[in-house]
Amino acid sequence: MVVTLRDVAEAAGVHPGTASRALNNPSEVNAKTAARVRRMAARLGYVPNPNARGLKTSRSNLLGVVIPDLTNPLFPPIIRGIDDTVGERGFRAVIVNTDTDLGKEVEQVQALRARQVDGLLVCTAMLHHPLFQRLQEEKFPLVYLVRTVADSHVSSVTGDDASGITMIVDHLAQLGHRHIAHIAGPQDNSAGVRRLRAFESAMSDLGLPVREGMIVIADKFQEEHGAVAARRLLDDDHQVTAIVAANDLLALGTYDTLSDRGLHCPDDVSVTGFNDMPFLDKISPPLTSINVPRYEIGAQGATLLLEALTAPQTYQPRSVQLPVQLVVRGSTRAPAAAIATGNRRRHLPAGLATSQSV
Amino acid sequence: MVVTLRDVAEAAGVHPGTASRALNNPSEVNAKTAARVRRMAARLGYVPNPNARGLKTSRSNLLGVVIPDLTNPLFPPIIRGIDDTVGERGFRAVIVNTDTDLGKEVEQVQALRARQVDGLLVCTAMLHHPLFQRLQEEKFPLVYLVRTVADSHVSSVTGDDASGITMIVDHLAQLGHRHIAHIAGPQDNSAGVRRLRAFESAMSDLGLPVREGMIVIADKFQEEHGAVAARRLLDDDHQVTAIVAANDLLALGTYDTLSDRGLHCPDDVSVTGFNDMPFLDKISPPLTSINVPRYEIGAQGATLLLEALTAPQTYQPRSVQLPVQLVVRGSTRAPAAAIATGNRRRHLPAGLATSQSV
DNA sequence: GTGAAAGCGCTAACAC
DNA sequence: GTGTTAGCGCTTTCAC
Repeated sequence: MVVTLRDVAEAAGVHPGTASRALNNPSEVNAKTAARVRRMAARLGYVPNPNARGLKTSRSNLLGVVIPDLTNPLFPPIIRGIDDTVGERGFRAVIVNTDTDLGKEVEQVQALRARQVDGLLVCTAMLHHPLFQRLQEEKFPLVYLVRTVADSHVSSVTGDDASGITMIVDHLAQLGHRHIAHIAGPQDNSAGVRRLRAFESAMSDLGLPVREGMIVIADKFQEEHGAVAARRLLDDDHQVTAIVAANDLLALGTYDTLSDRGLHCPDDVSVTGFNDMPFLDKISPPLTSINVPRYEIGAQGATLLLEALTAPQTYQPRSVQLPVQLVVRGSTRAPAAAIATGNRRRHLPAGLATSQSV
Repeated sequence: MVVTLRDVAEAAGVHPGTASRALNNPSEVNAKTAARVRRMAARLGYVPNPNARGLKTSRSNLLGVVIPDLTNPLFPPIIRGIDDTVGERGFRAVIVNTDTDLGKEVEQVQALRARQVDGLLVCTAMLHHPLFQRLQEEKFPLVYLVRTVADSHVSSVTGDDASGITMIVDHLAQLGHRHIAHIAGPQDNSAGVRRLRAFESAMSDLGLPVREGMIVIADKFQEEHGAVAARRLLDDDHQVTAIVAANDLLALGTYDTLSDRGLHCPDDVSVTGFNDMPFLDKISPPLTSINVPRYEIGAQGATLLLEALTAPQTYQPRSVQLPVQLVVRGSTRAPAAAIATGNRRRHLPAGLATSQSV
């Protein structure tokens, strides 16, 4: 039904073994025969069967991509970066969603390994992560994306969380904010931790006080949890004039809480996000955020993994932190007090800043 | 290194062939031995090797998913629907992006077939589509999602475009709009065509006039093209009070044009979208749209394809149109004229409705 | 109901 | 440089 290597070999008048070499390691074969075989292969439209090859070589030219949830807008660009990069080199990415469920993760990774994936790109890393730690120990090719693990003997590609937060804090300070709070992400992963640490450093570098209660840790990087954290923050009033959320969804949750309380962003409180999700420029108010080069993270992570696979002798694991960019939009503004001294304060009509839902 | 069927057979004291049957066709095997084999398999953590199985059966348990671009928020939920559905049955989805480039599409589909994918879920269908038409003729298992082809001898799962548009038009008419325009999508695919036809029917059913120029066809389902179309619409003024865009992105483009012209939505013009993308509730004004059950489209499409694969004798191709839902938000309101007769007209301060970028 | 044997398409020693 | 051989892990006739 389909043309096999054997057919090519017959057509070229050689043994299948030779045909295989001609196609894969032409240097081990007489140039003329090699050429003949390749010509025949082309003419017959021969396409190697990856199943058979994989069965023999226990390699599949398949890479597994482990993400929490494809519908989180953070991931599609990363995956495009991966796909475009590996596609050129004959590899294919296979995506699995774990929904941040450890059991599911084990199951999915197992399924990927059953498929003989040659390596894994992991976006679900927690600081301590038994599953992937075990894989690392087995020397299974692995690259962490977006988040990394405590151990540094493995490659990772992330955005530069620290400078991102520093840029944000500097930006707010420059606007005149002094009472800046942080809604931190969960501290079981590198992004949450790094951003929190960077916040503390940046504040201290500027000589700004961070009083007890001005840092609240959200349970998850999700809107609802941002809303909860913001409530806690506002409950013990710290004259907060700006809130640095550890990611965009937490910031959106903060919006919700603000409008519940009749407060307006940015008039009463400035808010910032992190990641620069799509459509942030269209929401109300448009969210100031940190753009992380998601496509690039995918592309570079894929490149690293391919290097690990194709040149294992020379491969050196490394942690890449890609530069990020501050994107100033309408959610940050000088604090009311500062405005009073210089500018005039404009007030939005009530309700307009509200993040409406259906 | 990894536990194989042979190991299981040994542990259970049976022949590998028997073990295979015990696992795949338990009915052909003594209940007790079957149970024993299964117990051993579980204990040893046996995972079948799909490569080997595929080599024998010339099936890969891999399904190809052809989409234009993963970063379009329309697709991730569809893919989750597919993935969750096929994952339970031992299949895996492999995604390829075509960027609506026919050359790329051919290439990618070829690569998928080289990988022995058992079937294809296609989200890039155009009314006339030589590539997939050829596959259909070859009886290659194929299901169209979101869009379908002219030929009806193949399965497809789409949202109910016609009722969606009808609901929108009815909603606007009920608000008092009479001069309703349509920014149609490209007419090379079923979604664009069906929505346009439905618009015409709905208007005519209500006895509302559709004058020349009140329907503009956008070149692509993209924001910029929506903006262009909206400009053309407004250029020859038709006293339009409402614009039905064929999808959400076209509606967002319409927002852009309106604010460029100093017009406000919904005060001056109501705008509607289609698809109900994420975050539509957060933009300003929140966009009235049609929610299409994207996860379900993926899930049902996958189910159909699996049926085609596993029960080809009884499989009947069918076109499924899933019910959609009108989601009313802030972008639709009674027209100024209508309001004047009853309500008071509120005017937003200039610039607030503007879709700001960076 | 179960064992034996063959083979899916390919690659990688190993001979020659 | 090329042919031979064996076998990756599994399924599936065919005997018994």
